[in-house]
Amino acid sequence: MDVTIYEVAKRAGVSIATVSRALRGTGPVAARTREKVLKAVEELNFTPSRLGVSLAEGRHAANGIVFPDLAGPYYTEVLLGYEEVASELGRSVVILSTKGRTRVGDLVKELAGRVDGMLIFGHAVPEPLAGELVRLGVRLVFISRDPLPGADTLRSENAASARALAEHLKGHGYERFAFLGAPLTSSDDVDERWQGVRAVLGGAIEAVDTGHYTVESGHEAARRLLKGGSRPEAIVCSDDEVALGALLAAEELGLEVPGDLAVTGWDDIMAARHARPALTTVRQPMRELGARAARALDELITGVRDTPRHLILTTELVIRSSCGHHPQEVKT
Amino acid sequence: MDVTIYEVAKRAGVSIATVSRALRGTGPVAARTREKVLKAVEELNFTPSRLGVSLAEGRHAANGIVFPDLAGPYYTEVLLGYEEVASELGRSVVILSTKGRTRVGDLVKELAGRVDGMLIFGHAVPEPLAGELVRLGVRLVFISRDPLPGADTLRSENAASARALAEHLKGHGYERFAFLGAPLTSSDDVDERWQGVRAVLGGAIEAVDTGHYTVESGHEAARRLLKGGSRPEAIVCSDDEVALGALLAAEELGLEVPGDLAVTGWDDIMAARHARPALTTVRQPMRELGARAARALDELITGVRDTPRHLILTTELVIRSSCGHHPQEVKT
DNA sequence: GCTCATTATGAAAGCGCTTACACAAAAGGG
DNA sequence: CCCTTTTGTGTAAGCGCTTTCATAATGAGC
Repeated sequence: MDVTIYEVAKRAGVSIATVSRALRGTGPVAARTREKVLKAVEELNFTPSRLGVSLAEGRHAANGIVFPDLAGPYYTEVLLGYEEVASELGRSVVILSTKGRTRVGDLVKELAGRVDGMLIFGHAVPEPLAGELVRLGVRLVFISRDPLPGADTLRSENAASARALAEHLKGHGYERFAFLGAPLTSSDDVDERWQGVRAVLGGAIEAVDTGHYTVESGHEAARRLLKGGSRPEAIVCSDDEVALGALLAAEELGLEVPGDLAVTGWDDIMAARHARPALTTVRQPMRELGARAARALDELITGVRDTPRHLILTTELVIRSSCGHHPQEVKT
Repeated sequence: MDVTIYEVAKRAGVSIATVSRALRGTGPVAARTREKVLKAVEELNFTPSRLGVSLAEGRHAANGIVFPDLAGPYYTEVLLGYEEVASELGRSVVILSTKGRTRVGDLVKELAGRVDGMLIFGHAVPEPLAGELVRLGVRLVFISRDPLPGADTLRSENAASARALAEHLKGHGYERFAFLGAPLTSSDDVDERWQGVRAVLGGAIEAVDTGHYTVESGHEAARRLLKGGSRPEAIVCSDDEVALGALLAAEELGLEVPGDLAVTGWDDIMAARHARPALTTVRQPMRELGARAARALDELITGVRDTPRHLILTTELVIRSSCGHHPQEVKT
């Protein structure tokens, strides 16, 4: 893996410039010469050093992606969509998880140094760092984050779906609600969901902080909540994992879902469909978020576009059984 | 992000060699000089170009990882363990998904050109390519693959756990079994599981090909199987996702699990715990597989070790309710 | 005050490639 | 056939860094 263009050139009896031209098809090369070169390449098993190419071309042909954690299907799906498109565009994907890391700033800057641009999940980097990266001129796309001047942002719709979800629950006749979610950082996805349901339910819904977006934290918080005095009739969760935790808590306390308690999630991860009762949730186009991010980044990198763009993808309310009994029960 | 060491040197009034030394702490630099350099670095917001550094150092400080698909928690978890340790060791992680890709060979070789070594999942690359990579001198660690001379392999135990699982099911008194799994490529993980259960159950178990390791394919195959004439009493699945599909099929056909039918999975993914009934399965140390792979690769890259090593991690049988009623039901 | 070992710095040679530029050879055009 | 294009190839200058080697400055020891 360490044969260089010089050895190929020598073996083919040409100059390195000719080898380069023959291989990349830039500039004219006589048919016979090309053959000699290709033969030498074949025999020596030559692959151009990515480092050399990148240094000379002035581009990495790689994209970065920064996520808080990969645990849970949401990030995974986005990552898959991202990698697929990036690969189509001839770019590798370098990942960075910030969960539990110290010196995130250094890690992200180091990453910035080995890619042409990167995708960052809203929660993955602290606020000041985001601004600093923009100032540094890093090509950026943020997912699930408030629009930031100087960078693309991409998110899926929250407020309207949240209102629709709330309306649906109201239609079931519930009157006392709780919203289970992590710290409501101002204006991130979850906050928008909270604002959405509250717009419909008003004082009938109360927010409960779970600390994290995990099954465990949802479980804990729901248990505390359900043991308390005035139990809500319906729990709207910030995301599916928290909702799964809530289901667990309900089962533990002998509560029937949806008989005694309705529960809803958000995202439509795989487990949402397999939980019993199956989880009513809001489907986010996760793969598409990733795919769009990769394309947006490509535009920014190639210079096709240089003004930031802020996109919002639509979501879909998925009614299953966890929110209450319906005339014709929807399965799967 | 494009200020070079030359500009720093000029601003600090020193040579680039001194800047380099000051920054990396290699070689002596007078305290005053160092300060001037650091000040210039600060003012110009200088970050050494990864390309330049790598080219000069002759190493990428990056690891690759090749997986068939990231869908499903198994790969994700391994990836997380891998990334975490790689990051600790100062290496970035470049990912490559081979699912649905043509020219996998080229993609993998391209990846090999930008990393110091890589982790490959058994199924991600076709057989001849694996051998070719070894021959090319790429530093490799394979996960879930038969030992290959010239590369490390890492996997978790299958046969013994499969036998234990089979014994447990036998203890429930079942007599007709089916094994649901993807094409049994000789001697990969799933094949070992199959051999394990068969060693115990002999002719009482029959293998059913699902085509893939997904919920959908498990669903399909289970439906066909359960509709057939002699229904098995217990279905052993190659992995949790297939098992979740089987649960779905059972529900659809009005079969009680575990009353009418026992189902078991493998891996212990998150959804296994949340399925109803909760899935009896075999827990694989997924994160640890990733972490170990990263360390093994580091040894290979730094040259601490140069003989291939083949490791097998132990697994744990997790009894939940999907395999039959137990005296004291185990929840969670 | 002088010598010898340190310590501090700079010049320059890579690392592996791409590409502008120069030049030679071949090919049209009249 | 000679002149102008076109085509084919090589030379060499980067790309941004690390590091060896040579040299200069500083201290220590007597």
